[in-house]
Amino acid sequence: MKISAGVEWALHCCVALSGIDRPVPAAKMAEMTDVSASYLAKQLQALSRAGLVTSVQGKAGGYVLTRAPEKISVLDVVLAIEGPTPMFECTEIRQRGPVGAPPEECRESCPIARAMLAGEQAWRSALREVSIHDIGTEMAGNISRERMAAMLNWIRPAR
Amino acid sequence: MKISAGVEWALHCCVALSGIDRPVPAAKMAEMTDVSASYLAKQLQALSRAGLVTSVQGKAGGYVLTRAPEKISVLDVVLAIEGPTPMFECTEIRQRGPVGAPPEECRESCPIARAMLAGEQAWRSALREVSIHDIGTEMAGNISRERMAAMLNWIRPAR
DNA sequence: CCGACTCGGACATTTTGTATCCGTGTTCAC
DNA sequence: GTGAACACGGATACAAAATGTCCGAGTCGG
Repeated sequence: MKISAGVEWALHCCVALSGIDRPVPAAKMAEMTDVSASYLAKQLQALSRAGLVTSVQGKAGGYVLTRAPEKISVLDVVLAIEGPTPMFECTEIRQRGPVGAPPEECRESCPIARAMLAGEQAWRSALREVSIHDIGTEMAGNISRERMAAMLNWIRPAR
Repeated sequence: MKISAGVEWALHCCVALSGIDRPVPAAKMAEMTDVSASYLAKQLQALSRAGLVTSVQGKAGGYVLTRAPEKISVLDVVLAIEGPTPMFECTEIRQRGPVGAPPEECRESCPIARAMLAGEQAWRSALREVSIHDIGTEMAGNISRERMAAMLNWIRPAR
């Protein structure tokens, strides 16, 4: 039930990318977030496989968002890192054991699975409502304008 | 992000207990669900520590629910097994690194943490709405009356 | 054409979840 | 009262997954 730490890193990286119009190398983002560069690279690869970012190789390379930050939800990032498999998987316990129900009485899905699925869908809906752009806007509102400019300038790689 | 298998077992056990007015030994529930008896015992201990069930020792002992099944939500069981810690924990990345924000600009909680928290609260609310009694009723509606009676009779220990 | 910088996947390490065992205490039967 | 069987409880191995690290392939800029 615990969410991997990479999700938090990936979200911060996406927010940073949303403010820069040039490729940002993974090493820079690792320094920014102060986490292991090698492991952060793994998470960025996952984002790339999920199609959220694209990688530019070579000397001035790095990562770039593939679409506008308004079009990337928090859920997208979470699923890219954690994988799309649902958190609860029914093993059909009701059909097992000496008093298991026969298949013809199990046409409806198990009520337990239904309840857990409803919970997960509520969770996904809430995360789908928030975009990377929203996060960036809220963050910008909390800090001074000068600091924001300084941050972006530090992140932006020299051309 | 994955939910432990023990949650599903514990939910089935609670539903079974809600239909029996006598202590049910852990071994019986293990046979019913066809899972490892020793490991299921561990989950039942967690339910006991959380105060959802109480254990009766001795020859005709076993486990009994501590309150009416209407008063036990699916969320109660999930938290008892998985632990009460939230699935997302903010590590204040925004304050770290060379361009970290100073504490005085971080009076509001991080927008990323807020979004993840909102998602988890939506999930918890959905699971809180469903009780063990609800699950039992739905299950009874799916199978024939005779099979239900046979199941309860098989589970009920001889006095 | 060369050099330097980038990503990408293959390889260790640590933590968490899974599974099992035997000891301790209690109850029932005689 | 006594004994023995039964049930829970925690301490102990095993396995899988998350975490962390490394070096090689590919690509762009000069």
